[in-house]
Amino acid sequence: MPHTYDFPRPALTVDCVVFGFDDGDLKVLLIQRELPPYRGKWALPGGLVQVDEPLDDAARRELEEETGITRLYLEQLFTFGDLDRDPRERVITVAYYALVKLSDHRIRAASDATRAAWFGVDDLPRLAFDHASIIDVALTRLQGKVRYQPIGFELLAPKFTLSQLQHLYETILERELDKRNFRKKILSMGFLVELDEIEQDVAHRAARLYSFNRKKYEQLVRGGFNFEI
Amino acid sequence: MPHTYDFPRPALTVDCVVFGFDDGDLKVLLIQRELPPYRGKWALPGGLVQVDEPLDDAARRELEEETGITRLYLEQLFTFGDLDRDPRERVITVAYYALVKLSDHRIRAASDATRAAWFGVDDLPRLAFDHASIIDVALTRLQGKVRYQPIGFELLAPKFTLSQLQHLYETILERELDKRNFRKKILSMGFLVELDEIEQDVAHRAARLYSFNRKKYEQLVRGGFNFEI
DNA sequence: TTGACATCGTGTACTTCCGACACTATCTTA
DNA sequence: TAAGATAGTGTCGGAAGTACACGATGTCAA
Repeated sequence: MPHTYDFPRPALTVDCVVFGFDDGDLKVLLIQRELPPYRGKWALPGGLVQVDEPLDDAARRELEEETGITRLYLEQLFTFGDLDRDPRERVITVAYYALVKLSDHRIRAASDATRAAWFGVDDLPRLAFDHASIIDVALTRLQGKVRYQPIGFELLAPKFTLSQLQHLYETILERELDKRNFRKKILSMGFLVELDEIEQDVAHRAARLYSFNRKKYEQLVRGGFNFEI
Repeated sequence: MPHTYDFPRPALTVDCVVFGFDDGDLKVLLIQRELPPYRGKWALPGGLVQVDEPLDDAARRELEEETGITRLYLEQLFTFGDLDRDPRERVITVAYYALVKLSDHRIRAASDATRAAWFGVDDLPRLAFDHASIIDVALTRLQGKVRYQPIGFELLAPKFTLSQLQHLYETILERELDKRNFRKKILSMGFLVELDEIEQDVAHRAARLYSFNRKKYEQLVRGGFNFEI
């Protein structure tokens, strides 16, 4: 059924930059395009916003359709509207980003045989559209955000060692941190719970496991504290 | 000339939150609507994005058409897309914000007799659409941003006293600052230029004037410095 | 069994930054 | 010339940040 307007309208889409952390690498979730343009190229999951659908519902829906990932915390990143970012016509895209634990979110082959896969942020293939620059913006936002919010926890399993947490921070911030100072700082914040468990199956002295006390953290955020690492 | 699509498309607009500082008050630029809906109500300047027009050009164009303000630095704020934010149909708006010196930007009666005026942020009228919450988001962003970028300078005349600068920070941050500590901190950053001039026509001891060395500041930003007040 | 290897886990001293705090100087106006 | 208004200046104590090294604990292979 056609729809007619007095003036031409740009198309409106959403795209999602989903970060995961695994094995010491920060990864991004991509799908392989089945249709032109950029057929066969890798791209961010996303698609058209329906006219009666909230923007973040659209992002969530496209993500589930294309990758099977559900129940994640999406945050709006930026709206990209360059004139030639899509060769077919004018397309504005509202980009979202999210942090997930890789282990929690096994990606699924999408219904229409679209492939989805994780790529290390330093090892991305050629991307469709302007998606490479969308990922750049998302990475910069992540680096900024990690300084005043403990978002690292979104990326780790429920139980983790302090070394894993430190390694995550080092990966995102792209610099090394001092082990003693990192522990001093992070423990003094008081939202880590020391568990009575240690890691298993490692070929060296096992480290103590910790978990994240979200309630305690949210209290601190409300009081306005500084998470600068 | 009508334009037809296979699926209905939301309308896409831009809206601008322009902050000015004057007389100790932080102000926002509003226009009075000439047409329904919300006829006669105050609203943010903004309007439809043309299909062959970049988003920020659209923001700049609407701002000039409706208020006469040109040549300002606009930054994208957030994209608002609630289903019912416009009673007529689905409208997505990309909001921008800007900081200007009130003295530099005399607003002009727009061509179609739309009225434009500055309102103190604590003294806003009833606003059309969801524009009150857009301003809320912009204020929060401004408060966050002022902590790590010396944006205050965009809001002051080229020559200013340290007291004026401090007052601006106090207004944005909504708290008082210690005079000696503020001066110590801001001068130690090294991008203020002490001028050989003092203010004129004041009924008390005249204060020294300063100006802002933008080149020096940009060097510091590139080196990654901390502007926390 | 024992030695090599890998990672864990811990404390101190120095420096820098932050925050609290009060008085004299200068100019205008009545 | 006195009263009123704002400008301009320094110190000290505490908190937080930074640099830095070694013994403890576990695995594994010879």
